[in-house]
Amino acid sequence: MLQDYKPKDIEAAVQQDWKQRLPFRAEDISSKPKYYCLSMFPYPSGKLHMGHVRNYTIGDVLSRYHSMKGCNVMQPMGWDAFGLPAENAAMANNVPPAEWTYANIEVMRRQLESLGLGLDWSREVTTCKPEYYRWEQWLFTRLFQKGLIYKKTASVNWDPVDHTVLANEQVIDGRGWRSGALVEKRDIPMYFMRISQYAEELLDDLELLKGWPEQVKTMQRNWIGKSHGCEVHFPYDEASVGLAGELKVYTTRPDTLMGVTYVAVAAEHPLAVLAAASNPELERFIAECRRGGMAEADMATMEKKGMDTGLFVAHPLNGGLLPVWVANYVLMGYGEGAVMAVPAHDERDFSFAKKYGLPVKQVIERNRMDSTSGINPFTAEYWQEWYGTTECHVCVHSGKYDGLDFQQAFDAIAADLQAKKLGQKRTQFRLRDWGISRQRYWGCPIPIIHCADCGDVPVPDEQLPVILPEQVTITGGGSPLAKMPEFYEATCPRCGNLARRETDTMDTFIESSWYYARYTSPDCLNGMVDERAQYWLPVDQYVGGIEHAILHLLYARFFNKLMRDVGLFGEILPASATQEHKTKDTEQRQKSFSEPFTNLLTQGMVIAPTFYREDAKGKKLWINPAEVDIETDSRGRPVGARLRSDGQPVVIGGTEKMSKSKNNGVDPQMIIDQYGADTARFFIIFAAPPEQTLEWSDSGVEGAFRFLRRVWNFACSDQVQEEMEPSRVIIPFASYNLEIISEVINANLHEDASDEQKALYREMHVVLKQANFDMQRLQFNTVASACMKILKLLEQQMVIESSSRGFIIFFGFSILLRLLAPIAPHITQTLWRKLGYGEEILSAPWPEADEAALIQDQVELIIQVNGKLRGKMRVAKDADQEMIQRMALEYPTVDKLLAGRDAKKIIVVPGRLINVVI
RNA sequence: GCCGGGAUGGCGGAAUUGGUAGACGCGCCGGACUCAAAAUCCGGUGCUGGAGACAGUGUGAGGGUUCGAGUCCCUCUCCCGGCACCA
Repeated sequence: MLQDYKPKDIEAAVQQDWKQRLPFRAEDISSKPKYYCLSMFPYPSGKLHMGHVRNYTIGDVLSRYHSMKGCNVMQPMGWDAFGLPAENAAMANNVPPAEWTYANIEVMRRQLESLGLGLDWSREVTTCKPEYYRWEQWLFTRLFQKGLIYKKTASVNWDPVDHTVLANEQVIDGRGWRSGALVEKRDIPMYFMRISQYAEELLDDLELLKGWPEQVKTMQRNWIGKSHGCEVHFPYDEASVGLAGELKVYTTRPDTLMGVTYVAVAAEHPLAVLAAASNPELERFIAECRRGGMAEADMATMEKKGMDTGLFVAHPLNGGLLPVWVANYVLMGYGEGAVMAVPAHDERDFSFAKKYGLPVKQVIERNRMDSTSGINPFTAEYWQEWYGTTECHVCVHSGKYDGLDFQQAFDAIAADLQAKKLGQKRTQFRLRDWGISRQRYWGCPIPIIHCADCGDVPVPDEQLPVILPEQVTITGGGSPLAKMPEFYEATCPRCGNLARRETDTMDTFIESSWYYARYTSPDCLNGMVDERAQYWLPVDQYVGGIEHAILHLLYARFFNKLMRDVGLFGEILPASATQEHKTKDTEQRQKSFSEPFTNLLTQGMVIAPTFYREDAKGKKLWINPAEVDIETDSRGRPVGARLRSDGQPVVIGGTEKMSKSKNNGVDPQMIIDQYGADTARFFIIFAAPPEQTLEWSDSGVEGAFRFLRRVWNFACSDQVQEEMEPSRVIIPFASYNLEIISEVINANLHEDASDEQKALYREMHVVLKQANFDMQRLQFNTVASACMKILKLLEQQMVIESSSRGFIIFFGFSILLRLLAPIAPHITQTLWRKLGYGEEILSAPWPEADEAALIQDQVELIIQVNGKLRGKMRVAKDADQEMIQRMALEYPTVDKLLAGRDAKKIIVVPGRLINVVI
């Protein structure tokens, strides 16, 4: 009797069963190979969004697939619970951040459970709990003692009205998001991690990451930005500066040193400050440079401005005087806070020089090897690409360096600088040390006590954790910790005098930099991790959004190395250890614990259109796409949009990643409620390959549901039930022995099956083989369509009468269920049991294509004339080339096109095509 | 601005190494079932011309390499992500 497909009922039942039997508990000891599959943990913002559904479904597909492949799988989940949104919510709703966060976690955990993810909840971590963050405080003190954390001043965005530090995100068009006040840069003391000390290793070890996408490695390489250049010292002109000294710059183009016409310094540079003391106009300009935010994107796009300081420095090689300018695009925190300017060969310097009438001096010319030389000779009128190249050029107007190419000039000038003690070659990284202090409340307290006598003293182990008080009121005017004597009053651990506890918290990137390790030993009370980390690490498969390609992934790689170097993964010799001290074991350990993530899948963003209206003040009010009707032209292109509730137009914004701030998120709960988790999972997998950006549209969700219902109806139909009945007895399915099953089926097919039936059976294995290939290359959308194809093939088998049909359906449907199981686990588990294949589909073996069924004796060849398709023919698989050529030439269409002429050339691609060139 | 990616029917996408462009699904059109509708099932569906066989054309734009290009090379346009305090 046909039963309706009721996802709600079957999903609840299956999830209840999992809750009791806990099939997703990972074993810390196992004879099976381990497979640690990790999806990036969510920030508990309130509800799951489509990006989460996509991320976690992909991770779950991989986990279940590997379970069926016989692995001991661990798939944990937790909460990246510290962060800015909790403070914003606290202000908006008058709830303490902790309360808001824990409430969100409860909601989101339930949502994750309803998705049917195979998670090991016994390993759950919540980063805002002291039992988690105490270990990053512990690591902080170790790194502080090793000198890997140090203090220096750095600029932040300061809101002069709210008296608070703003995140870059909170600065909109140079103004504070709440106060609307013009933001200023302000220098404050902060702690920094010496990631630059690991720059070389972070760069080199990218080579070890064979399982990472090339694009991510490229981005990291460029971010680290190793460059070879020269340090150049320009002696102060004592007449104008009034004191002796040197202006230091770094350049990657020492070959153009003879073309320097001025130097530019940052507003905070000592020379700028010196000059401003006696120049009010310059002082005003420097103050202007201090306005605005810190974001690099704004720096790079803003108008370049500068002002002459009236000071001079001397050229290190010819002694000529060069004016010193203050420029808003030179930043004190980057490099030396000063640059040498070569307007003729640097595009930015060129436009700056044109703007302020500074001289442009050409010092390189294209040489004769350059095929484009002779065209576009140098002129200071407008910029041309070749001015900036390092290839195919020679020095000119450079005295003794004339005629040298890039490398020769580089070496010669570096040598001369060195001889004069005014510079030398230097390798530099773009990567800057990581400022980790945040003037915020909702984060991990920095475990430092400031003592008037002893300085900055790390909190001793026995006083850890420094607990963040959870009952607070957030006002938006600075951290509440700084107003809580019960928090900041402390005694110095060294001298016992009254001292002040640090009230800054850590960057929330810290929590996400080591959580993958904590999952291995979530309940460890006496350390960050214990020996279980050595079993589970590194993570075999990491899955997360491409937006984390640089920062999060780089910080996590860095932390892994820090943890390795404080001995958390057992005794590991440093990379510098001499060969005789290295045994195979230590070398292996060095390698396996240097990188945290063996394979990385960077999931594409789920994006959606944005809609907004502006209020009287010009502030944008974002409207959810679900509340908007889009008007399209006859070709389906959007021409306008209206808010459904009032029928009035709204502005169509960009298509961006789903976010709370732009209110363009689509709530997956609606789909789960209406169609079930299996449909939601199947659809998001089917919609696009994992790595591709997914522009959300819910048309098609219903198609996913229809397919699952067809699977259900097929299995439950009387005809199929009857057909499968005898096979259950005859085929020794419980043994899952492919050879036996395939032998039984192939023998039956030989006996009485029609060609059509054989073709359908063969086709099923062709589809399965492709699906397995796609599974390995993580292209799950085509695995989903393979499931659809196999169902169709089985449906077609059902209309063919034969004695083999029962076997084919019984075996074929088991293939379909197993292939579909990682994507739609509830329906497949239910049917697996219902049809008597076994208890647990997760422990069934992964289906492999039957090679014997794939063999065919004829192949179809494509016939082309001049590369254009003109026909097809079937030939024996082992037909020889000559015969194929003859057949092609006799083919009517080809014969007609030849019109009696001879073919110029015939190309035969065996098994594929034949191309006749006329 | 810099770094990384993307663009294929009305829509989401497929095409493993250069070898049949558009698999699979959505939508749409036609048919079956039904008093009717929904649901379901069957068939069709890139565009242009043609009753049709078929022909031409077609993978963001322009150029190139090749017997053959969605795929490789060059130039450009638009879109997306990141840019160090959103996570």
